[in-house]
Amino acid sequence: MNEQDPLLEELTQASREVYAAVDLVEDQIAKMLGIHRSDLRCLNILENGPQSASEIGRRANLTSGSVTALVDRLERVGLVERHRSSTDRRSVLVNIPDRSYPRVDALYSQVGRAIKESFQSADPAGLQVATEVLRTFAAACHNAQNRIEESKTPTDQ
Amino acid sequence: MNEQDPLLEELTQASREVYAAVDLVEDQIAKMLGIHRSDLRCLNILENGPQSASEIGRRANLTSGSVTALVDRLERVGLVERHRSSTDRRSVLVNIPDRSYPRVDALYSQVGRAIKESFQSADPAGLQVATEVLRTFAAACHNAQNRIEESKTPTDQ
DNA sequence: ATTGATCATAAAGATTCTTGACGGTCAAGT
DNA sequence: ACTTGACCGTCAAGAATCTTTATGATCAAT
Repeated sequence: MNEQDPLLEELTQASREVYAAVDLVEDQIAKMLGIHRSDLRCLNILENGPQSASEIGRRANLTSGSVTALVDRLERVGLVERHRSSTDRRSVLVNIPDRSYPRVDALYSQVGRAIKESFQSADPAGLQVATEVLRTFAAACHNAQNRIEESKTPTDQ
Repeated sequence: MNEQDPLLEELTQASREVYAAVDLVEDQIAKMLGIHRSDLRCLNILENGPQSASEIGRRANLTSGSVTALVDRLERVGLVERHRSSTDRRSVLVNIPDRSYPRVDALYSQVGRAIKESFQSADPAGLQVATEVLRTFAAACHNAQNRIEESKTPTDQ
């Protein structure tokens, strides 16, 4: 497993650095917002549009009980709203009201600014390449996540 | 704030996707190892060599009490070792013993494999570019983290 | 109308994190 | 040598989150 292309090894090493760095930044952002890590994850999910509580749980890897408490917290600080679904009266749709977006974006913009600065020396072509690399990387993460989910040899001690 | 270069906006958008994806993968990996998220963060930190408990706390954003409990957990499952420092008898050095590395690497290798697959179509030059992009990205995250740390306008509600 | 599944919620128990207090150790100054 | 102040790691108590389990409401299918 270590007789690999050294360039690929460099790449995986770099990806490890990304994991660690992202982990810490997200932690910091959550603290800035005064919310929990899972809450921030939920907000990230809701950026793609309103979601039902059960869907949030599926995507965030949380049980239904946790989601209820989580939405309670976010609702309490006014970051999200709860609405009953019109098509399924069991379901609850959670969304980020327009007035809350500035609060969320303000934090990510801090990181966004650092990103822009780091890449500002790149020419347009370089920016497009970087964007594509990051998208490919994110897709690979999702890929790996699904694979791990399936293999499910829990703990495996 | 939205009158930006559209290419830069694309980049920040892609980075948001990376945050979300990494967050979920790390969560999954931690669950696979049967450890907590913070424990995995600690392991990531210890990959750079043995660290004192206080240093772990600083880097992981944890209080000293949390670090004690955290190292207890990791030690209990045999992933790390505690040794007293020879230069400062107050200090405790924590390290990953050689025999534990396979356990940690095995999990990241799952992700690593997905990464390699996603980028395997790239030529050598492309791989180097991707590696550099990821490293720049990680650096930008650290950068942003430090900046947020300083600005410290907590919660800011 | 009935059955079984799904949805969101609530309560109880387990686990983690923070806070504050403690004893041991170090370094600097007297 | 001794004292002072700071740092280090640990411990115990309290707050907060997550999971599990149980419950009522709603849906879809028979």
